Amino acid sequence: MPVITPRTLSGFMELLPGPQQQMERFLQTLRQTYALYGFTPLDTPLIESAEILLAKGGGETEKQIYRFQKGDADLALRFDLTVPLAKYVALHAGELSFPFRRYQIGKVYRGERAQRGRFREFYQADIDIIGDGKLDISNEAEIPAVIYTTFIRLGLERFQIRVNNRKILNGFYAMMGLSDRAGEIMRTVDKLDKIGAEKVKTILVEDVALSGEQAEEILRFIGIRGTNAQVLEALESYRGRNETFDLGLEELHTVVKYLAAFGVPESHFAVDLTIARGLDYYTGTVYETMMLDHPEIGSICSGGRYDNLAAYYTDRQLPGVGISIGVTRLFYVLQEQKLLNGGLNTAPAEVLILPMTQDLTAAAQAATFLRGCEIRTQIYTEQKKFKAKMSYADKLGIPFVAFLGEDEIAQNKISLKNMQTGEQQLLTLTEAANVILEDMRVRNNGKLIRG
RNA sequence: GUGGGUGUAGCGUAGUUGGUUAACGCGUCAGAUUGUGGCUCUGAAGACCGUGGGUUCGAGUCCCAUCACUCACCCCA
Repeated sequence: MPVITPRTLSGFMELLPGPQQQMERFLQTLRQTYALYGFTPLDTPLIESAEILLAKGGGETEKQIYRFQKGDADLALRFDLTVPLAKYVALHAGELSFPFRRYQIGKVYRGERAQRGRFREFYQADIDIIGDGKLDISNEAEIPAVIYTTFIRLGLERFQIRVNNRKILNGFYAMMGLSDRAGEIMRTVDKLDKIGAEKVKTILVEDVALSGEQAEEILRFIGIRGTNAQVLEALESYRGRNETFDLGLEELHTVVKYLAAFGVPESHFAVDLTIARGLDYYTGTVYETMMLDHPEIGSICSGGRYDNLAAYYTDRQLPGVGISIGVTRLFYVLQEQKLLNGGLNTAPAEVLILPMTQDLTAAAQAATFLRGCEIRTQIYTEQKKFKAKMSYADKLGIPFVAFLGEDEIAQNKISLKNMQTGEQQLLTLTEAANVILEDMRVRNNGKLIRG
């Protein structure tokens, strides 16, 4: 009897029923919040032609993408949701209304080595706004506002959305005559928090081949700290030396202004000149969101403004701005830190009917009635000992058990037991439904995340 | 892709300088308790010690290889 050992590939998350319920609740909160801001749901294929997904070509994407042949077709699994969106919008531009606001929650695939909080298959939850020809700057403030509301609704409090602008960075590096090495510099500078200023300087001098003075100038620039107003004020001293920089500074001013109007408190967003991350297609505002108490896990949500993404698929100018929550990473970390609210009901049903008679007609009728009342109901149909039946309800955390034996059937009632209080009453189905519904109302108000 | 670490019941672990029936907790199952779960008590099942080879009278323990997992780097959600 040789059996294949069951296993799940590393970097692929698989949950037990309880946590999966929490995950579903998580995703539901995301969908509801995204919809609240006027985004429409979208789904696109997991597999696309490799040509589409690799249009941009080169770099990490090419190395990490899952690519395979099927017959003559050269196929690949999507690496993110933004590139498929660009294709979608280019393909259907004639049928869409702009600005096109869509949300998409789906799995994406990256063939890299898995690590804590880094998966090979994971959910991203994206929102993007695509304009036709132009896209107003205010959208760049609304996007992080959606994220703010989403996290608050999940129950998360200690997080910060960091905002920067690529034009400011590109303009700054142009001033210094370092445009050609800007990407490399930004990646290095991004490690500031992690490795410290000294090491950043060393890398800039030794690996990027900058002069000590240049490195210091860069560190001085990205070291600008303070309140958002203070940072913006400090940036004023660089104004007038580069057109792109000036444009970026204007944009940043506007974004900061509107963010406040969209209800994001100053405590939850910060202008931060070190962030530049995300894919290299960003051209303006960029975002990154950190959990303040867990900086070690990195960004849980990032995005930004991109102007040319659809250019590979159409001549039409379709600039966009979007952001993506790393759902799997965020969920995994919350679970690990025990921040998920374990008190929430993760049971598959509100009530378990335990038939005591051979014939299941009365049980089936009772279940049908309760389900008609929008009460999730399960019947325990197996011929097991009473104890085993009760223990089933207990283990799954089902809040109510309904006994249905000869006595109850004769009176056209059920014995409803509240598993938490142990209290048991003989009730008609209608009365029982009301008791359960009332209990559901009380229980379902908890937030997914505590603290 | 580069460099470390670890593989012992379903899960988490112990296993002394190599020495005979591989231990413990959780979980599972059964019973105390056949229309009432959690708690407690009693008992049971469950492991060719990742795989292959080597050293040795003798290997879970040492060596080599291999696979898997994992951490860090790279990059990123």
